Amino acid sequence: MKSELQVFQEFILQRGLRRTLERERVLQEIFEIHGHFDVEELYLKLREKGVKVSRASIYRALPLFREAGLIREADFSDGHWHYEHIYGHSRHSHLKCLGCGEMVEFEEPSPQDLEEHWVKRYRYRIVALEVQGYCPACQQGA
Amino acid sequence: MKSELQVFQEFILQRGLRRTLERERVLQEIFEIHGHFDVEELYLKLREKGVKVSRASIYRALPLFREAGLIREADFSDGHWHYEHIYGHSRHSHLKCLGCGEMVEFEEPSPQDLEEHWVKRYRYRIVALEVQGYCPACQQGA
DNA sequence: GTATCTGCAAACCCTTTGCAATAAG
DNA sequence: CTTATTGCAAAGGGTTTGCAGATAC
Repeated sequence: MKSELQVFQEFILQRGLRRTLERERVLQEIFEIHGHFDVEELYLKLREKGVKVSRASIYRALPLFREAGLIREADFSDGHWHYEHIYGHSRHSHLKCLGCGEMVEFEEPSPQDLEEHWVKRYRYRIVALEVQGYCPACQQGA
Repeated sequence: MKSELQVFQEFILQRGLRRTLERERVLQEIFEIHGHFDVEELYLKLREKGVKVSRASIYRALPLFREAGLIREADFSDGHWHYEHIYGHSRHSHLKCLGCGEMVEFEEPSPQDLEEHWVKRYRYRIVALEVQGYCPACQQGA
């Protein structure tokens, strides 16, 4: 299996863009983080390590990583984007309560039935499921 | 079946809040809109009809409607929230491409298997599925 | 009468963008 | 050499908030 860096460099090449140290460092840092992250966390972690990358460059790099299939936008719960790396990892699923905001994470794969249904019909490669609903407590309320 | 207004008034009562004409008008407008809407659209539609409600009041009302089970946050694709009313409507599902942003909407219900799986295990009332993946075109690229 | 709600406008804050300098190819 | 990329700082733009007046109960 290719490394995330390899995947990215191929993507960059294909787009006629240029390889830069800044983007490599950001990508490397992302794949060292467990779970979700946001831009500020990423920026601070890089600074801690003495890696100098501006926020602007991070903001400009993230869409590229996403388009290359390396990360995804996980959610926008706090008024800003959270991301997670998806390359080389099993699918993530979240169940989010619209009432109280509770979020349950699934490590398990989605039901096979669902998978086949959407893959066959739309030929999508599925990466994550964000399921919205109301948790038991909030159902009593509403 | 209760009307959305009834549901909301009961919710308001239960929370010890107060019934106001502004919130009723906003709710009414939301349920007259087909499909998705955002705050600006809602605000302008209300103004067109001569209903005077400030943006601030709309922003303050939406979380209440969501908690009451009447609307949901549909997506954040354009840098701001889009909503849709969910009370009394069949479930919505979206398939979104992380590469190009394409969004396919499902009117059909989700597979039965999925439904039973999550409902049984977490006792959530499921309202919507946001599925992220890569469309056929973007899979070739990445 | 008291606590909530509204409108207004300013404040917030994450994200984007213009620009000049720098670097990749 | 040419075009992409970076960092900085300013601008942008949706959302939130402080406050004074109005309103629900």
